[in-house]
Amino acid sequence: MDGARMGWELSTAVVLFHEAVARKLGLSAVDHKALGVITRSGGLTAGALAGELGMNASAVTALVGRLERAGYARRVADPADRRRVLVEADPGNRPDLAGIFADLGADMNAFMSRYDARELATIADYVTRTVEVLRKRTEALQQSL
Amino acid sequence: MDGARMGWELSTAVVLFHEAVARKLGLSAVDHKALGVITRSGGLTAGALAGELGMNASAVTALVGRLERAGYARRVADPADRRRVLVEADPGNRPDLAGIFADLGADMNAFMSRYDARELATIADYVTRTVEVLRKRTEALQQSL
DNA sequence: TATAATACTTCATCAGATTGAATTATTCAC
DNA sequence: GTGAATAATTCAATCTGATGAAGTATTATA
Repeated sequence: MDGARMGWELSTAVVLFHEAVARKLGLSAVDHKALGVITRSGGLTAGALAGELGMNASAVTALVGRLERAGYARRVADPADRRRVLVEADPGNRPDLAGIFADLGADMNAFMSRYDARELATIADYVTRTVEVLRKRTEALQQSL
Repeated sequence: MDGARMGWELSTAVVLFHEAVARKLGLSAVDHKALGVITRSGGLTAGALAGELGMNASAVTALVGRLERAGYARRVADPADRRRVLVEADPGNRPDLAGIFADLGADMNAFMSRYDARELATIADYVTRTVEVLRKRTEALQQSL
């Protein structure tokens, strides 16, 4: 299997998994994606979230409302600028989400534990660089709209 | 960076890239995902596609119509059973799609070419197993709805 | 051959999310 | 301090895609 095909398979598998998780959590794919962005950022303003997702402010207000009502995120007033609202992930009271990733983590560990340190370093390097490339390409696509 | 965190970053990057591509192509994320499934399968019936995507038949009719009109897929009568419609990817007349993946491929090659055979084998093994796990977990999630 | 089952499509309807304009609260610039 | 700019929200209108029932064509069964 060549590299491109491999990447394609991985991408499709990730996307389908992502959507299955969303459905299980009772979220749309967009909302789940937004939750991913929020979690990764460790908290960001509503406006920044709008920028990341490419949607306008009122759509984000609605989106954050849905996530908040479902218990996946919360709004926190920004102490530095009180016009701003910080959106943070709120994983505390959602054992279902934790459960899904515990299952996935167990499966991943089952084969990851068989790699030696050298192999793990190679994998880490590959993943890190792949993420870099994907981010760069994503940004390029967004620019060119 | 631990394995779980790495996987999480990769997943988010893939999903955001996937959506950016969709937007660039003028497709919704769902339609783009469907196109991925169609391409990966190498052609499948409308019914099978409905099964893969978890939507009903009429939704798939509409979806395939959109992809067909946009030039990304085509319907082919199944010679074995003329009730059936085979849906195939139609990449021929869509240079935009090819262009995006050419750019991505170039970036990927830039660092992939620096791995030796042993490292490439490790990476291939990792990706293959990760895809297996993701597919298994996706199916498990779909079952448990 | 008549009947039932399958595969897809069509159509009307519905639910959901997105948009844009107007509104409120806060901060910045002069 | 006043006016302009910024950040988020609310609301009405709209758009998109999904659903379910009915319809058409084809194949399987008896």
